[in-house]
Amino acid sequence: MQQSIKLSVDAVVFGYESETISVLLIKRKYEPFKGKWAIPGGFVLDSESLEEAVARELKEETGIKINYLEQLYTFGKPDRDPRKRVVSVAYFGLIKPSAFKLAASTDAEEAQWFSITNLPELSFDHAEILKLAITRLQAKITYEPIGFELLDTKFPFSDLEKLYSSVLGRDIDRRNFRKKMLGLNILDELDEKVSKGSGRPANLFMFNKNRYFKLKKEGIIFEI
Amino acid sequence: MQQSIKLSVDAVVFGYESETISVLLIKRKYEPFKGKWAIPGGFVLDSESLEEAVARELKEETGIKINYLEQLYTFGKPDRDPRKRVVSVAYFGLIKPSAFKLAASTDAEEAQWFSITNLPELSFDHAEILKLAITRLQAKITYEPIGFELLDTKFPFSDLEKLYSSVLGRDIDRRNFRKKMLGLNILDELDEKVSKGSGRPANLFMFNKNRYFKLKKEGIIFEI
DNA sequence: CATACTATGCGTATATTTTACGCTAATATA
DNA sequence: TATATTAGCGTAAAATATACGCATAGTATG
Repeated sequence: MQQSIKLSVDAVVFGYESETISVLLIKRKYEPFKGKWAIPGGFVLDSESLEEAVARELKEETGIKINYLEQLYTFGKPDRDPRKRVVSVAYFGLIKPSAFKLAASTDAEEAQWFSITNLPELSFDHAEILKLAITRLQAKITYEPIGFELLDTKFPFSDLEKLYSSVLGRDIDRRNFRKKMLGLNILDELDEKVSKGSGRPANLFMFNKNRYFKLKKEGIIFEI
Repeated sequence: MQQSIKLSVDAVVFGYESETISVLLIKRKYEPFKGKWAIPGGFVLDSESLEEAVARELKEETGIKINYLEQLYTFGKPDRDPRKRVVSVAYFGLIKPSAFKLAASTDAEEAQWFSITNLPELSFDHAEILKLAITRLQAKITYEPIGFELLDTKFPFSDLEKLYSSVLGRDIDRRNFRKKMLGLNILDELDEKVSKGSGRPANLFMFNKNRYFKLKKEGIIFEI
């Protein structure tokens, strides 16, 4: 067979800090689009799986190791790369604030977080990829507790509420959200409190992954 | 770059007839898995998009032209094909009973419908692909009116109900389902009736695509 | 140190949606 | 004509979602 298509992977990684959702981008070192921003990614090696390829490229280009990573969509328009035919399997990742800071010790002098409300011009069809990823994030957070991947292990309830509010781009009734979330029975209330600034100190919570997977297995549906 | 990965597409096509969901499979003519059943598909040509590739392969191998086709998932384990590294972008398609009969005039002497409750042994990782497709079908039918892609243009309400019931694998309250479905306001009631066997003749309905897309644009959510 | 201010945490009343199921209508068939 | 069978409409009760009120436990301020 005479096929000469190349296969790459790309990773749209979202982080959450200071009530803002950000994406991780890299500045391209070579043509085409040299100097422009792009979603991290690269070609798949013959021996590695797609998941291994994204994880490797992310590590190489940004120094970040990701926990939550799932396949988003495969982009294959014949002209999406001006040089040659490249089909790219895009992934979708989330990262906690504690792992949010970019490792300095990498190739990636030029990796940077951008708020999704203030994006630079992107290379290739990466704007389209990112748009789809944002839609997926919004949809996904309403029916799977991926929010916990974006927060620290222990967090005050208001952090969770603010996260939902900023991802969904609308106000959420604090009291109803709390009732519903706690009603799902996938959060453990800790005996620790935090006080930031004024106001009553808040109890800390943790996501109970085991309980969540158990409920999911039983077919119980999470929905916000 | 020294990458030698080949890219293929596969299409899981579902049809619905006699209250049964079926999948379209082909019998392999060559090794590996010669004589075994497989999901139709093949290699992507350098000049065509992924969507063009699936449509072409489907036509060549089964004689069927599909209306509803969407990307399902990309399968890329290094050893999924015993000969060489093949990454496959799987698609998910639906077809109406009227177009359900296989064209005789093709390569595809060996294309056949199988009820999803009675599947043959499959080649490669196609069992895994099919399993994912079934899950997707079940999920999708609850929040997008894809059911209409599986029915004839005009249909009695009970057909729609039986379709949902067989896709979801559980009984549905006839009266509540009707109320909810009609309440969505995406069905047009016709002045025609059909009578099949005993019982009161039923009115025919049609899906109103325009109204659906309009509602969707306005953000109205369909859910069963 | 009293008073205001702020965020947390719990509760309750009302509106909306879902669920369960009774009943009548129109036709085929015995 | 009686009976079975599918279609079509409606209503009551249960469950969920929504809209708020208010006490609580701290910090900030005069």
